[in-house]
Parts: sequence; structure tokens; C-alpha cells
Amino acid sequence: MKFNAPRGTNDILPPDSLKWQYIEQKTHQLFSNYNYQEIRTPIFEYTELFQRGIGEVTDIVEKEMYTFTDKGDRSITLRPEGTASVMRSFMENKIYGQAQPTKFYYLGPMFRYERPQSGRFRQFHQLGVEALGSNDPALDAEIISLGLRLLQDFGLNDLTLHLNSVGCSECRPAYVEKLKNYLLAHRAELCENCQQRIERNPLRVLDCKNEACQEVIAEAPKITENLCSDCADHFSDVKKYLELVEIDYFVNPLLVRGLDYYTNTAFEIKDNALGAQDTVFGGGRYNGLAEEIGGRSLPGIGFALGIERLLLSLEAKDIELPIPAGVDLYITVIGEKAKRKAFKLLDQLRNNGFRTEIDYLGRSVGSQMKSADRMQAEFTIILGEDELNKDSATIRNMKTGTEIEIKLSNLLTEMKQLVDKEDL
RNA sequence: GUGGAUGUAGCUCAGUUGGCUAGAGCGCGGGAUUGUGGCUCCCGAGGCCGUGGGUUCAAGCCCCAUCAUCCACCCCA
Repeated sequence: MKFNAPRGTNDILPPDSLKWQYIEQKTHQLFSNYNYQEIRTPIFEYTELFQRGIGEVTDIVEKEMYTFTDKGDRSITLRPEGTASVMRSFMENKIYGQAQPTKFYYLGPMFRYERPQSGRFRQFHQLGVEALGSNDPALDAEIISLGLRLLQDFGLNDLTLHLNSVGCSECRPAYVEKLKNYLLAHRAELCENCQQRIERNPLRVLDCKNEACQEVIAEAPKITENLCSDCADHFSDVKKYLELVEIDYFVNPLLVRGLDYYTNTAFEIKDNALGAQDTVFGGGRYNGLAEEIGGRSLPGIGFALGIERLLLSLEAKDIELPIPAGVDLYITVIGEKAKRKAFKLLDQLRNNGFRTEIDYLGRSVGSQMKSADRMQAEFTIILGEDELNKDSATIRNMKTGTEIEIKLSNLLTEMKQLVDKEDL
């Protein structure tokens, strides 16, 4: 084998591609109900957008970006996430001039240079939503509910929603300081990694998996108890709205999101059947992002859902998506003369909405029937010398094995009656 | 970037202490059924044993390197 797909990339082949189509189609449908509209931004942007938008000290920017210089000597980066681009587009196209809030969704590939493992790839796919221009806690609840509803539509309903508030520029710095002091006091008890994190990013210590660290963390000051009154009110309103629509949540004060721009609400949906990469989707509010990349202040909230992880989650629970299998009709041909007739018939049947297939390898009748069987054809239309002489075709019901002979002139109308087609 | 495991037919995998033309099941093609799928039986096609070097009379097997895949760490979708 001469070539491989680049590391961390995957070909999406049938029948998997049908699952993807199903997911995409459901997404368009549901998001439309919530009145979110699709936005399609470029797959690459100027590197600086992500540096500013995601944050210089995040792992994504520090070591995971696919960055290159183009022929015009510009630094370009394949998008590692969707939010920064959406915000850029919102500002660039002056969408703030329209009635707010603006509710966008997107769907497509993202790129991060990482070692692949279960549920993690270099090219992966996210679908996400962004609601810009409102700080209403009801909108936070809508976003969360939308994500959960989508998962429910795919048959996933026993996942855990982790919810937290990470405060704002008013209250978070004071909390971080408080946390840092606490951690410094317990420095010796922490793992090596966390000792370094105290200075660099103390919030990170909170989700360390090390047992010793967990013990220290259990007694650490909690962000939820250190919110300013605005943030505390916002958080409690989000919870009330979630309760109104009967969404169960688990307040997890240790939930900190990896990207710098988050404020207030933070959430993740985890599936513990997935192994290490168990976050199916995550998101939160990012009231600080707009100023970071473009100027005017603008509240926003959104989530991103990993499609590969969604598929893993479905697989872990043995959920089969209702993807159409096989064909309606298979035309079995005997002889060259019949083949010509059959080819014309094939065209007519397809034009009339029947999924129809024919043999292109000149195989025996037995093999053609076998193919029909493999393709789960409902009926096989058999055309041979006998039928041609009578201007008719033999129709075989592949489930029952019964056969009838009908005139070619009546074939289309007869087949319409025979085939149970919902979309015809 | 670090660590561990694994690379043999399209797929899942056997292959003994190194020893003849490298095997099975499934799948694929043909036939038994001169024009009929599923069950059964027979036959067949299909392998640079991941790649490159080394040891040896002899390497799928041992050694080194390399690439890839999987899993985990870091972090995240």
C-alpha cells in the first residue's frame, strides 16, 4: 500500500457516511425549530484570530494548531474550533446592526495537531451553535436544552449534564487568587503537574485526576461560593429555567473549560461509557470574547458537539440510527437483448422514485439473485427471453418468494402499488 | 511531546523450540440447480507476512531502525 490518509484523519465510508447524513439532516431540522440559522465560515483563518480569540496560553494555541504560511507570506491556521470564526464573521459583517439576538449554527471539520486516540482525531467534526447579543439566562437554558434534545433525537437520554458558573471579570480574578493561595498552602501534597499549574493556570488543578490532588481539591474554595451577586443571580436563573423544562443537571464546581473566553455558565455532557475522551459536547457563555477579537462588547453563548464522539456514544449503547439499507428493486437480466430493455426500464423506474439496481458484471442469474438479496431488494424484476416474447416481466417478492407476471406497459403503476414507499 | 500494545488474504485471526509450495473462518467469484437469493455441499481467485537493514545454511518467527494503527498521559469535541 503506497499511501495512507494522514495521521489522525479518517475516510468516512458507507454505510457510515449514511449515519453522518442522518445526523446532519436531523441537526438542520431541529435547529431550525429553535430558529437557529446556518453559518458557513472558512475552514482556515488568519492565525491571529485564534491566538486572540482562544487565548495565547491555551493548549490549542500553544501546541495544537495546524499553522502554515501561504504564498503571500500570511500566517494561516486551519480552524481548531468554530466560535472565534463565528464571532469574527458577526463583527466583520456588522450583524450587530440587525435585531438581536443572532442565533447561528455550524457543522463541519475542525483541526488540531494532537496524538490520535479513542474519540480524538486531527481532523474531527463539530456541530455547534452560537447565540450572540443577549445575556438572558433563559438563552443559556435554551442552548443546553437544544443540545440535549439533539442527543435525545438520536436515542441518547441517560447522559449527565455537568453545570457550573466560572464567574466574570469581576469575581473570577478574586476567586483565582483565593484558590491559588489555598493551593500554595498545600503545594507539597499536589502532583508535579499541578504544582506547575498553580502559577500558570490554577483552575486546571481542579480537574486533575490524581488521587492526592483530588483530596486537596475537595477542600478547596469553590467558585460557586465566590461569585459576585450578578453572576450568582445569573447562575441561579439558568438553573431555574432548566428546571422549568425538566432538565436534570449536576452542579460541578470543578468543571472548568479549556478555553479562556468563557464566562458565567459552563457545561459539559459526559458519557462515562466512552473512556478517556468522554465529553460528547461542551460549551458555555463567552461574554469576553467579542472585545478580545473585535472591539465592541457583546455577550454570547454556545456549545460544540463532537460528531465522532456522538457516534462512539451511540455505538457504546448499541443504538442503530435508522439509515435506509439497500434498494427497492433489482432487475435481473438474462441475455443481451433483455439487458437493453432492462436498461431502459431501469431509467424509468429511477425517474419514478424507485431505488433500483442492475448487474454490471454479466453474472449468472443465481449471482444476480444473490446480489438482489444482499442489497435487500424488496422485489426483483426478472427479464429474460420468455418475458420479452410476451412483453412482460416476472416480479419476485424477495421476502415471500412468490412471483407474478405483469405486462411491461403496466409495470410502473403495478410497482407503485407493490412497493411501500413513504416518500413517493 | 511522553508511555504501552499491535501490524500475516477484503475482514477477524491461527502460524509450535527459526526448517518444504504460508493456513482457517467469514466475505468475494463459479458450480451442484441448461433462467431464480436465503440453507447445504464442491471448486476457485486473492498474500513484497507494514517497510528497510541485520543475525543465520535457513526468518512470518530472533535483533535494530522506521512507518502506521490502537490505547493512555497532557488537553479537549
